[in-house]
Amino acid sequence: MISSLELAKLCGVSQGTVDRALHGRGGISQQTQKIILETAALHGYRANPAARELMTGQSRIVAAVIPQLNSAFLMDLAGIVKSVLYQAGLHLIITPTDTPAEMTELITEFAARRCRAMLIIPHDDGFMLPAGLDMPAASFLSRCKGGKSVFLHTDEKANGAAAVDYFISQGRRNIAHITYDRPSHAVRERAAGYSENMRKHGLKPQILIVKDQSCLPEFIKNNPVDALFCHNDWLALNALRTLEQHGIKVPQDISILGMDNSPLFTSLCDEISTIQYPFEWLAGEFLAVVSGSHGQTTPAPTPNIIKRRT
Amino acid sequence: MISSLELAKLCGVSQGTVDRALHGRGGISQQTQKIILETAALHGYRANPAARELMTGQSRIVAAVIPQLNSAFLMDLAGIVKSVLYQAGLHLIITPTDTPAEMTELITEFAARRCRAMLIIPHDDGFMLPAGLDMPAASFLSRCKGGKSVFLHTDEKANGAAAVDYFISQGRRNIAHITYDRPSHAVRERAAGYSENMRKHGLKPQILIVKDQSCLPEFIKNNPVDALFCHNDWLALNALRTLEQHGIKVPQDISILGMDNSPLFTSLCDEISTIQYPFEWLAGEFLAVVSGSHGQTTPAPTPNIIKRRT
DNA sequence: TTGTACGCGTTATCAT
DNA sequence: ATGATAACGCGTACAA
Repeated sequence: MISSLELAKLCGVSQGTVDRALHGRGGISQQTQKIILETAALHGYRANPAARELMTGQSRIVAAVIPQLNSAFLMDLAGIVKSVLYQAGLHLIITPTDTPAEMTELITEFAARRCRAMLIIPHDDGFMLPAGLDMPAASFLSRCKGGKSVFLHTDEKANGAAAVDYFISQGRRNIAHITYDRPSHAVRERAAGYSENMRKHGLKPQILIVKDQSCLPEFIKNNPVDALFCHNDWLALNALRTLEQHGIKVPQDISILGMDNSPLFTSLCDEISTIQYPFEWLAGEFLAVVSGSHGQTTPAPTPNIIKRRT
Repeated sequence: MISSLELAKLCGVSQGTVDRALHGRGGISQQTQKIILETAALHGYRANPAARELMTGQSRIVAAVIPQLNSAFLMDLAGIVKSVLYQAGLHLIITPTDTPAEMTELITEFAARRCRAMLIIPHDDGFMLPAGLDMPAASFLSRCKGGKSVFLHTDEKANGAAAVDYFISQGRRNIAHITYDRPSHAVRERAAGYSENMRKHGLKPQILIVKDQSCLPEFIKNNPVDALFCHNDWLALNALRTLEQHGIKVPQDISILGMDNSPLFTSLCDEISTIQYPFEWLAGEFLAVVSGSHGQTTPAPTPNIIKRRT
C-alpha cells in the first residue's frame, strides 16, 4: 500500500495536487486528475485512515469491548449494533476479553487511540471504568462504576413483570424464575420485576439460581411448578431438555418462557415462547449516544412476547 | 487524553525528555523522571498507538473479518485466536460483515490502516481477496480466490472418514451425513472424506442437504439409517430434537455425531458425541502466519472424537 | 492550475 | 542530562 507522497512522485506532481484529484474539489486540470486517479487505482492506493484520524482528530471507529464471545445474545446484539453504525458511516470493532483487567487494559488502549466512541459490556455491575475517557461511552446490561458513561438498558422490571402476566393469562400460577447469581442490572431487575408482580398477584416468587450443574429436577420435585420464566433462551432450552428427559411435557405440564429471541436457539424448537429483546431500539439508542446524546432519546419499547405453542 | 507534547509542557521539559522518562532508557535525572511519570499518571497519559504505528510502521493490531456473528463455532474460534494473539502481545479486533462486498470494503480499510495481519473467514470459496494486501493474511474454512493468503485448515477428509470409522466401530452401518449446500472447503472435503470412507467399507453414502426447513423426518422415512454424522454441533442438536419429537431414541435407535465440540451446544445434552475441532492448533498456526511463516508449521492433529452416551 | 508549509502525536537521532 | 529536529501519512491553508 503506497502513501500519498509516493503516489505524487509516481505522477510527478505534489501531494497537494494528489489530494485535490482524490477529493475531486476542483482547481485541477482534467488531464492531471485523470492520470492521478488512474495511477491510484493501478496501485490500489487508499488513504490511511489512521493518519487521517491523527490529522483531523475525528475517527470513524467505535470500539466494543465485551467479556466473552460464546454468548448468542451478545452476538446478536453486536451484529445489530454493527449494522446500525455501519449505515451511519461508522465501523464497529469488537474485542473479547477474558478478565476485567484485560477489559480495562483494552478500553485504555482504544481510548488512547481516540476512537469515536466506546461500547462496554461489563461482566457485572462491579466493573470500574478507567478514568479520563473523553469520548462517548455506553454500557449495556450492567452499569459501570466510576468514570462517566451512559447506561443503556430496557425496563427490565417490566420484562420480569410481563412474564408473570403472560403466564397468568395462560392460566398458570405456579411460576418459577430461573436465573443467574450475578450482580448485574439485567439479572437483578428482571428478577425483581418478576418477584414484585408475583406478590402483587398474591403468588409466591420461586427463584432457582443455576450454578454449575442443573439442579432443576430436584427443584421441580420440591416445588410444584407449571411455568418457568428463564433469564434467556439458552437457559430456556436447557430447561426444556431437562424436563423432556424427565418425561415432563412442555408446554402441557410446564410452560416455558425464555428471553432474547435468539435465532440460534428459538429456531431449534417451537415449545418455548420468548420475550423479544429490543435489539434495534438499543442499537438506535447507542447511535444517539455516539452522536452526542447523553441519555435515552426514545422510551424503551414495552415487552413483546413471541408466543409459540401454548 | 493529553498528548506527549502537552505532558512535556506541563512538566516544563521537552518532548524528548518525556520520551526518555516514559521509556526509562536512561540519560535522565531521577528528579525529572519522577516528576514526568507522576504527571503522566495524574493525567492518565498514554501514548497514542495510532501515532506510534504511523511512526514505526509496526502495528499490534490483527484484524479478523468474519461473515456473521451468530455462529457458536466462529465465536469459539475467535476467542481462542484472540487469547493466543494476546499472549504474543497482539490485539485481535473482530468485525462482522453482512455481505461479501462489505467484507471486501473492510479488508481494504484495514489494509490501508497497515494492520499487522489479517484473518479472513470467507462465506465460501468464491470470495475474491482484494489485491495489494502486503501484510500476512490467512483464511479459515474456505479458500480465498486471488491475492495471496495462507489457507489454514485441518484435514477435513480425515474428519469425515473418522466419523465413519467411529460409527462402524459402534456397530452402525447405515450412516448418513447431514450438511450444507455451500461451496466451502470444509463442507465439501468433510463430505468427501465421509463418502470415500463409506465406499471403502462397501457402504452407500447418504447425504442430506439441509436447506430452509428440516427435511430430516422424510429423509429418515425413506432411508433407514442408524447413524447421523452432522457437519456441526448445531445441526446435531437440531437432528437430536427432531428425532426425539418423532419418538426415535438417541442414541439407541439412531446415533448422532456432531463436530466442533461447541460448549454452547454440547453442554446441553450428552446424547450426541462430537469431533473436537482443533481450535488451539489452528490458532497456533495463525500465529505462525502472523509471525511470517508462509504455510503450515505443525501437522494437523488427527481427529479427536469426544464420546458421550453410546 | 499547482506547489509549499504546517500540524496531528509518536519515536529516533543528532546536537548541546 | 536535555533540547531541537526530522519523519511517518494525511489534510488544509496559503502562496505562486
